[in-house]
Amino acid sequence: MAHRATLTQVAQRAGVSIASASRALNGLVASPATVDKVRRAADDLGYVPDASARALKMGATGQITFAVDDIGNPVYVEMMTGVQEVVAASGFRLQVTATGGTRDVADVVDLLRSMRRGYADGLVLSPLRVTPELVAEIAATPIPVVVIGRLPDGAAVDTVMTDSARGVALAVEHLHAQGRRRIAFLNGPGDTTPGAARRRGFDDAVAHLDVAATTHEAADFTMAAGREAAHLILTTRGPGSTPTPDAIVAANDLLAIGALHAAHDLGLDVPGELAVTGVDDTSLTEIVHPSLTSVSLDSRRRGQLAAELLTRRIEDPTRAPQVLSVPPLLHVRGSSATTPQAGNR
Amino acid sequence: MAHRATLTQVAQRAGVSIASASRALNGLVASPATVDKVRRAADDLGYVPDASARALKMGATGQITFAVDDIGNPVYVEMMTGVQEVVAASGFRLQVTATGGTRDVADVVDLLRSMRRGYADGLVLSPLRVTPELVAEIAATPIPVVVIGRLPDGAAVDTVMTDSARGVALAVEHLHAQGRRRIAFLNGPGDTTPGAARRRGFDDAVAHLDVAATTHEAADFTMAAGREAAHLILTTRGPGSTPTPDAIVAANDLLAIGALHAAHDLGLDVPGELAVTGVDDTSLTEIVHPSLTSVSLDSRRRGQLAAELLTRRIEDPTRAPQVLSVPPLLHVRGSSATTPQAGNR
DNA sequence: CTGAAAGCGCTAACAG
DNA sequence: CTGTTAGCGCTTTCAG
Repeated sequence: MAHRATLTQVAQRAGVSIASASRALNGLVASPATVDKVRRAADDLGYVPDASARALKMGATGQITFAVDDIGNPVYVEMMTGVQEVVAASGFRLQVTATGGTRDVADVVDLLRSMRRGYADGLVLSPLRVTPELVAEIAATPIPVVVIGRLPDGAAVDTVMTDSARGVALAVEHLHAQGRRRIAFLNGPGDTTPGAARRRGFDDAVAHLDVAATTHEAADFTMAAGREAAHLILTTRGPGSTPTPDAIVAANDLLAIGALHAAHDLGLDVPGELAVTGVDDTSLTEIVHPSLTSVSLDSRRRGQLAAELLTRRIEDPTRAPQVLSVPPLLHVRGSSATTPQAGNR
Repeated sequence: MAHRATLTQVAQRAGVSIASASRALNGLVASPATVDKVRRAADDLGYVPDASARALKMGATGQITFAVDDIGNPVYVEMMTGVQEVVAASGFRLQVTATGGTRDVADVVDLLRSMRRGYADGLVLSPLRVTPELVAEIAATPIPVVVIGRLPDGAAVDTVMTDSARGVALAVEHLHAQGRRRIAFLNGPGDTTPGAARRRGFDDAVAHLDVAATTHEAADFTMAAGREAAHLILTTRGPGSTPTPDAIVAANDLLAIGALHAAHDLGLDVPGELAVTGVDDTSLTEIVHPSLTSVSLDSRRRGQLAAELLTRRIEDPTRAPQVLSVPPLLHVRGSSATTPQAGNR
C-alpha cells in the first residue's frame, strides 16, 4: 500500500496549470516543453489517473462486465475467453461477476439492478432462465446489454444464439446412423431456456426416426444430478416395460459425464452397451474415458460475437438490435464411436 | 437501455433539498414525512445512486477484485467461491479478473498498476510466479492486497499459505505405505512458487524412504503437458536403466489426469501397475476413472481466509500483516487404492 | 498554446 | 430536522 498522487500535485510539480497537465497527459494540444515537464512530474510522483473521477466526468468507465450463472461449468470459461479477446482489443477492461447459482433469476435481476449504478459501460449476459421480469430489467438497464442465449421474440436486444435444438438433433441422427434404436434424452431443468430448446430438438428428431425414445429431467445441469438421473434411466423398468436404452443423449457435457459414471456403476460398457453424447463440447470431453462425443456450440465464438455486438453498440447506441447465430457441430468421440454391441439386452 | 435519474431530480420531485434527499435515502436524520416523499420520488424515477460519483466522494468503491492466472483450473473457481462468500457477507461486490495466462508476471504487474487507478478497495491475488518486481508492485499498490501463496520472507503483506511441500510428502508416504518403491515426481515449471515448494516436498520425503525416485518437469500445469511428460516418464529407459515407476506423484490434478491418460495410452493398469496422485483435490478427481487420489489444500478455505484478512485490513489499514496457513490433507481414491499388482515389471 | 473556471453526482460539514 | 455550500479528481469549454 502506498499513497496516490493527484493531477493537481503533478501540475504543481511541473509548474503548469492543472488543465495543461491534463492535456499533456492525454496527448492533446500542448507544447513539447510542457509535455516533457508534465510527463516527468507524473513519473516522479507515480501518478495514475483516478478511475472514479474520470468515469464521473466522462460518463464512461472503460469497463465491461460479463455475468455468468455457474462459473463451475467450463462452457462459461470458454465464452469468457472469447469475450476477453475482443474486449481487450477494444481497450476495455473485462470484469466477471458470478451470479452465484442459488437464487437464480433473482440474482441476475439484482445484478442488472446494480449495473444501473454505472459500474460498467456494457454487459454481456448468459442467463439460464428468461422471465418477463428479466426482460423488463434488461430494458431498464441504462447501459448496453448483449445476451448470449435466447430472448422472447420482439425483445429489442442484441443477441447471440445458437441452434441447440438442431445440435441435439445432430446427436440423435448420429446415434441412429450408428444403429442405436432405444434413445433416452437426459435433460436438465425443462424450465430453463437451453432445457426447453434441447428438449424440442430431441422430440423433433426422434419424430422422424424409428427409435424408442424417452425423455428425463435431472434436477440441474450438473454431473451429480446427471449421474442420479441416468441411474434411474438405466435401472427403472416401467409397467409398460420400457426397454433399457442403448444410447443416452444428454443436454450438456456435465450431465453426460454423470451418465458415464452411472453406466460405469452399473457395469455397462460404453460405447458397446450404451452410447453417450453431450452438448457444449467442453474440455471435459477429453478428460473422461471413453472420451465424450459432444455437440459444439462454439462458446468461444459466441463470446467473441457478443463482445463485438457490445462494443459496436457502445460506439453507436442507436443502431438496430442484431441477432447473430452460431451453427452447432457434432464432434464424434469414443463414447459413441461404435455400433451397438451385438445381442445386448 | 433507459435513462438514469440523478439525486437532484429526486430532490426536485420530492420538493426537498438535495441534501435532505441524500440523507433520507441513506437512512440518516430526516423526518418520516421527508423520508416518505423522497422514497416515493426515487421509486417513481427509478433512481439508483451513481457508483462513480459515490466512489469519488467517499474514496471507496465497495468493490473487491480477485485476480487469477488461469481461470481454466478449477482450483481458482473454488478459491473464488470462498472469497465470494466472505466478501458478499461484508457488503462488497466481487469482480474477477483473469490475468490471462500468456505474459504471466507481466500481466499481473499490469493489473496491479491498473489497480492504482482505484477500481476497487482491495485485491486478492494468487500469483504463480513471484518476482522482486511483483513484490515491489504490491508494495506500491495504494489499496490493500492479500496474497494466496507465498511471498519472500519479510514482505509485509497479508498472506494465506498452505504447506504444499508437506502435502506432496503425504502423497509420497501414502504410496510408500502401499508398497510402491519406484516413484516419479511429475512437476510443473520449477520456477513457479508451487513448483518449487512441491519439488522440495518430494525431495525431502523420498530422502527418508527406501524408494527409487526420479523427478520430471512438464512445460506447464496443464493436462496436455502432463500427458506428454508422463508418456516420457513411462517409456524412456535411460542409460542408467532407470526402472519404470510404479507410482507417479503429480504436482497438481491437471498434471495427474494427464498422467492417467498417458498410462491408458500405454495400456497400463491404474492402480494395478501404476498409482497416480494429484494435488488440489479439485472436482476433476471425481470425474476421471479411476477416481484420483489427491492432496487437498482446501482452496475454498484459503479463499475465505484471504477475504477475511482483506476486509479486516480495509477496516483497519494499520494492523500488522498476518500470515495464515491451511494444512494439507490427503484424500485417497481409486488411482492409488491398492498395493501394486504382483510381478509387474 | 495556456490558465481560470465550471461542473460530472454525490456526501458531509456547517449554519440555521 | 433542513438547506446551503464546499469539494472528491478530473476534463473541457472559454478567454486570453
